[in-house]
This record gives sequence, structure tokens and C-alpha cells, in this order.
Amino acid sequence: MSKTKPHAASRVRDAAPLFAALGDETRLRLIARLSSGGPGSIAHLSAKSEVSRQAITKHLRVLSNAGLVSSIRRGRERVWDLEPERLADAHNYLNRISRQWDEALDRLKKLVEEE
Amino acid sequence: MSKTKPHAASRVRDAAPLFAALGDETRLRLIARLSSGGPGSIAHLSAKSEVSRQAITKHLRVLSNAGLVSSIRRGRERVWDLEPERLADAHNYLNRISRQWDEALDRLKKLVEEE
DNA sequence: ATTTAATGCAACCCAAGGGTTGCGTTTCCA
DNA sequence: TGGAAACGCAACCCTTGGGTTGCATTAAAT
Repeated sequence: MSKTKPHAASRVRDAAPLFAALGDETRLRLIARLSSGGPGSIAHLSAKSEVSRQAITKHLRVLSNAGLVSSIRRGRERVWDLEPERLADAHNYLNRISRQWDEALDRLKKLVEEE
Repeated sequence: MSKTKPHAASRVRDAAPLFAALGDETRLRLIARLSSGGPGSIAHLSAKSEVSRQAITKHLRVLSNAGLVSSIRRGRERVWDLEPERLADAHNYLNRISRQWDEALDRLKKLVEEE
């Protein structure tokens, strides 16, 4: 494993679209659904949804473009599943921010103590 | 610390706007800037920005609505700073998803092994 | 008292996003 | 072989969102 991971969302440019993809209620529900219920077809995923099948298709495409899900064609249906690595990317980015955050708090604390 | 933290973005309904606020490059830069450089006024934060002061103001408002930053009026300027707990919320939510994710992978592995 | 710096507010522009409907295409199945 | 199921595609609608400009307001500075 090299110093710079290929899919590590280290830069803001990469992280923003990832969070944007997560920033929708329907898409988060889809992720939660895939996560707890396993892979599923579009019809299956949109069955208990408030929204139409095409809307779900669009959301899946957004998640796919963000690298969070992927799909394969099986017969006449398309089965979608999660792509674990990308979620780890978001996770890592938040870790990085959190670290800076803590350092900022530490500096602030030191400044206060020095007065 | 009780069982249910007051600001834990446990439900999708709460987490989505949080991620949406993080899903913009300019806003992520603002967060990174506040995180590494400490609190700053609008003029200060928009000084090295490609975008106008009003645009920055709008982004700060979005972050504020998401609970990620807060501001105080000091003289004729308004100073913005980070709100650590909300970022922890996003962090916790990703942790929760990751856990489900891993469980899903475990189940999949077992299914494969049983065949 | 004037000027200047820092913001707030409002109107406006345009592109993107979430949603829908309608119809065509492919595949299963009876 | 003739539906019916599952999906893809395209057009359209309306709202949201990011961005700008212009002007009013408040507070520091000289």
C-alpha cells in the first residue's frame, strides 16, 4: 500500500461529490436498505418507496457515479449492490477533518493558557 | 451520557441535510480553513476565495443551518467558528452505516460458504 | 463629523436536481 | 407466440442552489 491510496478522498475536490451523493434522504435510505437487506433489483428497491421507479433509478445512478454502488444485469433485471471502499473514503475524510479539528482546539487551548 | 445522545444523527432524516451541507467544495474548503486557521471574519474568509463575499456569506449560512459552524458579532465584523459536535454526528452516522455494511458482507460471506 | 471598512438585505440569473409521465425494448413464462 | 414483467430513454416541470450586482446599514478610524 503506497503513501497515497488510489481511492482515498483526501482532497476536497474528491470528497465534495461523495458527500453530495450522501446528502439526500432517499439515497441514504437506499444505502441503508442495501446495507441491511442485501442486493436488490430496481423494482425490488422501489417497491416500498414513496417515489416512482424512475426516481429510484436516477438516485441509483447518482450513487453509482459517486462510486458508492454498482450493478450487474441479470436476465431482465438489474441488481444493485454496495461498493464498500467508497464509504470508507468518506469515513477517512471525516477522520482527517476531525483530526485537524482537534488540533485546532488544542492550539486554542494553549493560546488561552499562555495568557 | 445517556443511551440516546441528543445530537446523534441517528436517523436518515437528520443525516441527509448534514451530508448535503458537506457536499460542496467551497464549503468543505471553508471548514478546512476554519479547522486549520482558526476563527475568522467573512472578509477574512473570503479574501483568498475565488468567489465573492456574498457567496461565502451564503455558504456560511448553509453550514450554520446544518449546525456545523456558528458566529458572533464582534464590532462591525462577524466572526465564524466551527461547531465540533455536528461533525462528530456525521462521523457517527458513517460509523453506523459502516457497521451495517460489514454485517452485510459477513452475511454474504456465510451464504457463499454454505453453498 | 466624515470617511471607510465590514456586513446585511434584496433582486435577479441560470444551471442543476428531484420528480413525473409516456413509450420503446428486452426477457421471462404460460 | 403473445402477454406481462423489468427496465432504459427522453421530454418535461418546478424548485432549489450557487453566484452575482446594487444598495442600505452599522461601526471603526482619522
